[in-house]
Amino acid sequence: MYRISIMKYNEGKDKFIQAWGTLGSSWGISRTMAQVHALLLISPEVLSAEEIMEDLKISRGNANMTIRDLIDWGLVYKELRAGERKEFFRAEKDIWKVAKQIIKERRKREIEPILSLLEELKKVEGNKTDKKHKALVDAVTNIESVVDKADFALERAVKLDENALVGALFKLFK
Amino acid sequence: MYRISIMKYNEGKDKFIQAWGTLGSSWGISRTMAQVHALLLISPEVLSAEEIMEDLKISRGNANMTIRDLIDWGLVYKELRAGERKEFFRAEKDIWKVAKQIIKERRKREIEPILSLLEELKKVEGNKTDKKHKALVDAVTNIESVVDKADFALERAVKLDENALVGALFKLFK
DNA sequence: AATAACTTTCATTTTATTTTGAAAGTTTAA
DNA sequence: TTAAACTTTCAAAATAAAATGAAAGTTATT
Repeated sequence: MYRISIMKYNEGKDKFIQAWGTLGSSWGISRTMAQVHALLLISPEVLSAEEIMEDLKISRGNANMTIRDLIDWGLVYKELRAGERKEFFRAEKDIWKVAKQIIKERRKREIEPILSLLEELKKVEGNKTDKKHKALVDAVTNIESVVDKADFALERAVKLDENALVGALFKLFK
Repeated sequence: MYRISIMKYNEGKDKFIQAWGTLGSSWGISRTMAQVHALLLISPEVLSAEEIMEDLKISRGNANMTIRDLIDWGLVYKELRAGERKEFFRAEKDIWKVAKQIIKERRKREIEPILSLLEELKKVEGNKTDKKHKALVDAVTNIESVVDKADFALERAVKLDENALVGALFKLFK
């Protein structure tokens, strides 16, 4: 006899938060940040810091800092309600926008500093006929070229809307 | 009076290893893995585990595991020399290939499991008119569509060579 | 200006990730 | 088959990253 197991809402919710946390932490946003984002993503209504703390069982301090980070990354918005002191939070629900925001932030935080360091490194002093020196300069030059191109592609990609990009990629890859 | 400070080879080498380590750890390969890779990248000659340990001041065990991981990721090759017991290592120096390998591995390790989980989550049981239930299914459906498209793009991108991709992207983005 | 309703900070604790290195394992050669 | 030359393992230690929560800070209300 077969037993068909269908997930209940609560189980689905937990798995979703867990999965989004895992995905997030491997793609550059911290686990808790991604979990808070996940919770907000599946909330039909805005949530207060209090509610987030309770739901995810995290401390006040952690909730506060995480929410602040999410706002910095442009993934969550603060919302005020007339006549209430409390702040409420809402996630950006357009996943393409979320992806673009993350790319944008990581580009700024990670790629830009690397590019300027590489620029420095190309100027390293040394004997042009020394193999080691040449290998260093070659590696740097190479990396810079690839990073530059990737950076260029990402920069443009975030300026396109999803359908335009997908359409273009589809044609591109036949 | 101005002082122009030009980096010496050793300083450049250290900064490069450090930078590659930082970049690596934020893009999915561990810090030490990236540092060993960096060292090999700028080595004109193959290196033994012994030499890597000494140069980076890491333990034998760490060196061994890290090198093994790099080989698993397809970023480093083992090389044997006739008449020598010792193993030597050589990095993949084509950075575009390196990037492709990393994308390929991460796709396999991270995206594939997420896609199958999302597929599961769409089946979550519940009242179709319940707002929460609907929000969960909507979020999952949305994410799946974006992840699917990104996955498609990455899958194809790693099959193209660098020039083809760059050329295509260049046209694409005018 | 005192209180209440919240938000933010940060020293400490907890948890997770990396690294170490001694011991065990393996391979080659005499 | 023994020893030397190497490689691999893994429990324990070190380090790094994230979370806690009480206290301090802020803002609105009476």
